[in-house]
Amino acid sequence: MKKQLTSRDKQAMETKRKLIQSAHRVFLHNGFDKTTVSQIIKDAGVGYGTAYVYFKNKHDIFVTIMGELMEQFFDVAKQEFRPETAEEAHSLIEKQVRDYMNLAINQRPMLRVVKNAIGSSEQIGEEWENIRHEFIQGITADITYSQDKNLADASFDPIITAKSWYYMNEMYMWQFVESESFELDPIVDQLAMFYTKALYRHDGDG
Amino acid sequence: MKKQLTSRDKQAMETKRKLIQSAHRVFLHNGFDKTTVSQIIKDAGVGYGTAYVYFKNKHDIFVTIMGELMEQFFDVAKQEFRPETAEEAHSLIEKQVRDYMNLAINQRPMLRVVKNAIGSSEQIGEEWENIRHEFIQGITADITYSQDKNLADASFDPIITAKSWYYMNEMYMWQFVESESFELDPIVDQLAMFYTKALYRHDGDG
DNA sequence: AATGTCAATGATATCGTGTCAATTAAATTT
DNA sequence: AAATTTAATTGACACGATATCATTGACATT
Repeated sequence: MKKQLTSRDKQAMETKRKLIQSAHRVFLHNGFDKTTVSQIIKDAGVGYGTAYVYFKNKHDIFVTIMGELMEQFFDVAKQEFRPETAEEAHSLIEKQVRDYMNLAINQRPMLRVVKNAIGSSEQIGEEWENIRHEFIQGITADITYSQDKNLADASFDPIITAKSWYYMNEMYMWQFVESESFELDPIVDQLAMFYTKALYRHDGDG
Repeated sequence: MKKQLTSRDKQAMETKRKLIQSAHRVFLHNGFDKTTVSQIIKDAGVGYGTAYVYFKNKHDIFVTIMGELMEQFFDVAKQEFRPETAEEAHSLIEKQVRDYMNLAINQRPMLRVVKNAIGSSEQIGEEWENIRHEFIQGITADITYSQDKNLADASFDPIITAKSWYYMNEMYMWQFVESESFELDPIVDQLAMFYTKALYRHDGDG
């Protein structure tokens, strides 16, 4: 039972760290498809075979790098949602949409690589599916909560509706990632309005 | 000014036709990534270089094959929308959603290849963007029409709303393409309800 | 019949991947 | 501290795929 880090262990950790750091840099610079293992190991200053000691292949390297990004998305997905009124629900929903979009805008360069990578790799596609699943699950719970409190129309199926809502958000998110020329505020506003107008009860209506 | 098809011209057309037909078969069987030019030319019974006489590369071959599929989507996108009441709007919308999803289900094998290809190729991604654009433009016109007729809430921005609505449809479409285990009817029903409940005026409300 | 044209070809150069036997240095044992 | 074991590192290599291009030969034109 060894707990001590031998200098060999440190060396290995250091090598892996260098690879990850270089991979991050190279992926960001070249995108997923155009990045080669040779570029990464050259940047890291290690031998070609070394990359395959620590990672199964290029996809595996990228999935490792995606981890940090996923954490940030999960944080947004886990936001608490306990409104007492439809108006309160509306503002919480708007906040979550805004947070999601802002995260995407902040992480734009990496998300561009992710977009490129999702189509190219089963494994990376699955990782993204996890983010989706997390959001959809959260939204489903929120809808159920709102229906139980009689804030939302009970004729909506929570899962189907959660997916619909999440999907339109994700697609807009990709739009923000791809182009810098879209204005955030009106879109957040319209998205939240669309959703709450469909789902939530309105006293006066309008 | 030659109009006559020489036997050489016929030969060339025949060769191209064989390549397209074989490419269709091979892509369908192997997916986009796993298909190689060698497989296609072998199936077509022509020499390797011949593929590059008629097409720039593998992507170019695939784009050619996508054409037929795109036609069918454009037909659905161009459906007429002239409702006089909110109820009529609802049923027209439901019909278009159903047609879109049914087309996807009928074209499932090819759409699976398309999905795989979109991520791998700039060019193919752009082709798909054309389909999107066509639908979004049609929906935008429909929303404007409904707002002018005072059937739909005028506070919705037609373009933003059209995108939102199209995006959720497309994402569900991919879900139908990927998995055979989803039921069409409840999803079509819920999607149409979501959309019309948000956008259209309801007398009694529910 | 002679000449020109062009579809067809496959050998070739190039590039990227993943493997593995050999190397080297650290850790452990004697 | 010498010998032995262990494991991190390496780059040459085999493989597979792409795109090109000089050559070929069948067909068209004169």
